[in-house]
Amino acid sequence: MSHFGRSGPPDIRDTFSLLVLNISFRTTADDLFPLFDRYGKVVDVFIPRDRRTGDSRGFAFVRYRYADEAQKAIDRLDGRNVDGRNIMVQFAKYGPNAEPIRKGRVIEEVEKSQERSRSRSPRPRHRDDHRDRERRRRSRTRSRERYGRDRDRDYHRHSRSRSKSKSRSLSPEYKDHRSGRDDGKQRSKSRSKSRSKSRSKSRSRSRSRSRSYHSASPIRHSASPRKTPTPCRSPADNGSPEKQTNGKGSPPSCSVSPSPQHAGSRSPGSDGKE
DNA sequence: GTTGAGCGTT
Repeated sequence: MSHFGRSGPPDIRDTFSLLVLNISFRTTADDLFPLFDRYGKVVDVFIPRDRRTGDSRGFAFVRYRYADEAQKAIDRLDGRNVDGRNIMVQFAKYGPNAEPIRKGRVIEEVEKSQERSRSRSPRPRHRDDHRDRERRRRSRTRSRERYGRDRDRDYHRHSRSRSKSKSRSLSPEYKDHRSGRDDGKQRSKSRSKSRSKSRSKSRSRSRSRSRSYHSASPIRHSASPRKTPTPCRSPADNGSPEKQTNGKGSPPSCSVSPSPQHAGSRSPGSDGKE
């Protein structure tokens, strides 16, 4: 999907892609196009979006017809404040059209622009990585999608072992994911049609993280303190465990079997109405 | 309504 509504990239024969980082999540291709088009012939503007939420991922690709124009755009727009954030423009490296850059002399300008960009925006390399962890986890759990950005590296490392485990670990994940998302969609539709999109998104993300955290932590599975008292409870007690827990009072009473005692000791006639 | 390192689409 590109800015021009065509399917896929228009023509990557001799285009030069620029990577535009640090754009606002609200910034769209229509916002970037006039900006970049002033400095040259923009072939396409593409903003990668999250497949689930459909939201912008915070960066964009701008394709120029000529490298010198692209370089000019870098020089002009790098560090420019767009939509409240100063964007960073540099040549794309891992794109489908990164080849003309490697072939041509533009590689020098790439390094130059990167150096300039680095010195101009000395952002710390602190990766706090709540997102990084999420990304790693997502890449692993949703490895069936070709969305993994580590596919170049990971595929060569252990693509086989991963493909085997993915089928098994994917089934419950996928099922839970679908039901969770569907639930969010229904709920947001019930409340309001248009505005709760982001809310359902964040909720979905939160849910997906917690559920994965649950399934992705086998250590907690056995070491969990709350896991110990739970096996005593029956799934039916979830409705009102306080009545029985408070009444009987003792969790150790789980050792005995409540079922036969329930029907045997008690009077079947008088207790039945309770 | 939120997030903020990075490299891409039917």
